[in-house]
Amino acid sequence: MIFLELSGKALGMAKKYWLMKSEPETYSISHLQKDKKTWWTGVRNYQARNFMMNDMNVGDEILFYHSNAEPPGVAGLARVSKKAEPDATQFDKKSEVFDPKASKEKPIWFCVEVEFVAEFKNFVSLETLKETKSLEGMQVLKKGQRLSVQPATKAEFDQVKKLGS
DNA sequence: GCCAACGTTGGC
DNA sequence: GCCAACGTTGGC
Repeated sequence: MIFLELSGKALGMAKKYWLMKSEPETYSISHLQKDKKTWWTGVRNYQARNFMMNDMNVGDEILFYHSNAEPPGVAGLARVSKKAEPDATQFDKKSEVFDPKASKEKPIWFCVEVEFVAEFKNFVSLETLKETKSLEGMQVLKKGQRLSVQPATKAEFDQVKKLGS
């Protein structure tokens, strides 16, 4: 078992980088700091789900983005702490994101668990992201980009981290 | 499989 | 609150 895990790493499951959006009124970086970790439930978009389900591994690093906020921007850092599992809210009739088409036998929605890493000393606003030349390729800056889970490059992650620290 | 209608996202 | 952009739904 240990050998298999090690070989998984040796086979190059390279760490990946992500940007995840949350509306701070619903769940902010402060909430995550308080909770230490949380299951990223409620995503009901297949592309975003697929990133979580297929591509995210424990240890991947996350830019925690506040959307629909004043101002919008990256508020801090998080990390994937558990691989994707079925999103429990899809089975919960009382949940706003309940999905009648999902069953425990055939779940539709998956989410990863993320853990708090840091709140930025300097909030990196969307405006700042736009003004930073080396970040011009960032997905979140593209017009009409609504995906709540987006891949980022290591260079983008490092740059935003530097701006925020 | 097309596409119009509708709902949602999210910056402004 | 507006509205552009996008995803989903459902009639055909």
